[in-house]
Amino acid sequence: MSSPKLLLVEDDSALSELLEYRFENEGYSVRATPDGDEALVLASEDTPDLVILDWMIEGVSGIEVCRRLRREKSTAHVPIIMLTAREAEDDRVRGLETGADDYLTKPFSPRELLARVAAVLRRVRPALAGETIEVGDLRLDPVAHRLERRGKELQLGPTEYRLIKFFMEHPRRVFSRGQLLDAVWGTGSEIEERTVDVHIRRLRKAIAHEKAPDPIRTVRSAGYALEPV
Amino acid sequence: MSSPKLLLVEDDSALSELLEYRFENEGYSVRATPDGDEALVLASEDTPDLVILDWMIEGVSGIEVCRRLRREKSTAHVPIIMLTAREAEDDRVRGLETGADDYLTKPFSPRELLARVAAVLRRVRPALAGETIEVGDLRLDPVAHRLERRGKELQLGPTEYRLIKFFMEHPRRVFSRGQLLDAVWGTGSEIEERTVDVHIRRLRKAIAHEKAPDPIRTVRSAGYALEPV
DNA sequence: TGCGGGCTTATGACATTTTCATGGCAGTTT
DNA sequence: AAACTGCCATGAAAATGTCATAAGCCCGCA
Repeated sequence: MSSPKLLLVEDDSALSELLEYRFENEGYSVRATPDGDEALVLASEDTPDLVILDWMIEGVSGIEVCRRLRREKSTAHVPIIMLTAREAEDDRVRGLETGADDYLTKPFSPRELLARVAAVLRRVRPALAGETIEVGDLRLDPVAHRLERRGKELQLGPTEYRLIKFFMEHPRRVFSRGQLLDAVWGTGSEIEERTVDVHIRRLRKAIAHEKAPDPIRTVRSAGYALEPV
Repeated sequence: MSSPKLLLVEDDSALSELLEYRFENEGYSVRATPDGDEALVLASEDTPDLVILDWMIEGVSGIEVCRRLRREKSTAHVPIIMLTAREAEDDRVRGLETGADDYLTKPFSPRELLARVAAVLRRVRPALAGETIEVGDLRLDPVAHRLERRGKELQLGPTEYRLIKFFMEHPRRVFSRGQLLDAVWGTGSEIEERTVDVHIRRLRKAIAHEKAPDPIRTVRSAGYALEPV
């Protein structure tokens, strides 16, 4: 499924519930907690696609949560939108320095937050925001769950789909089999690394096109990468 | 044409009349009252599609109206747009927390409110904002509650109708069984996900047409989508 | 330059597991 | 009574994870 996973850290329960409701209505998958420590646990258990973080929360402070998220390898690149009180100019600055991607000052309308979230996701991972991505002659429409090459639709299984989607989100970059397992199969999957080879083969077969070259590059003793065209 | 039902709660009679006039001109069906208690009665008698609520009204306060609307089952999901005075930052916060969907600060132009209303309705119930929807060779008339394919009317049950309507409001898009349950059966319904399959089958059967292909696409391990033609 | 060994990847086959379509059925609602 | 709903059992189809084996690549050495 293509619903982006949000982690909402907000200790005002009324606001939290409202936002949870709104976001789920918009097709996001939301987990919420008022507690900083718990947020860190949740984030490490199942890496969210984006974190919405209230600055003033119980337990660990917002800034500390932010910092720790950045420190953990699995969450280091997860975008963070922080919510601040109007006066706390100071926090805002520190927040951005600490690595928040955007901030919103209370009070804000849910629609405003929705827009920011969509914008950040679009910037960081276009496919999550429902935008089609193109890499070389491949075009992927995440909303329709379709992949086509030179106008012709390709037929692939679920795993191959997730795999090519991941590659298309990070073109040219080489991923080890371990990284691919984490990203595509999910962290902690106990699967033979060699199995990745098999799926790469299946993917290659699925996207093979009469004259077009194979866009998947094998990097010996390192992994695989997707090359444009 | 379908006319969305608005409930306007505003005690400035000049403004109220102006808005009523404008909205009716735009094809909405409007009921207005300056009084909070009466608003609640009206809302429960005939559930509106959207409520426009002034924060500073006589009788029960705006925030209380908002809260009670949310508490009543029949009005719990009706979107609310609230109108606030410029300075009342505080109210705004509480309003959003209480469950308003959007707010507008006085003074505002009627056109601005019209735009917000249209946007909210489009988000919540696309069919309300529109006339008939066409997707491929299917044509749905939400007012008449009818679906036809290639000119021939189709006969379907209530659930199948809601299902195809939802699909037609979002053509091509893949929905997971969970999303379909939320959208068609209502959030929180405790229904077996596999039951969706059954209704998909019934829907397919109902819209089957001699030579026309099946417009419902099964996306393995993801869900279903409606494809034009 | 040519060759062979050692290591890495590609491929085809296969047993298992998932996932889906379908028909039937009993309980409700209209 | 007729229509509708939700769920289960069943069978079929698709997808998945592993192996064994073939093929390819890199490197040192003659």
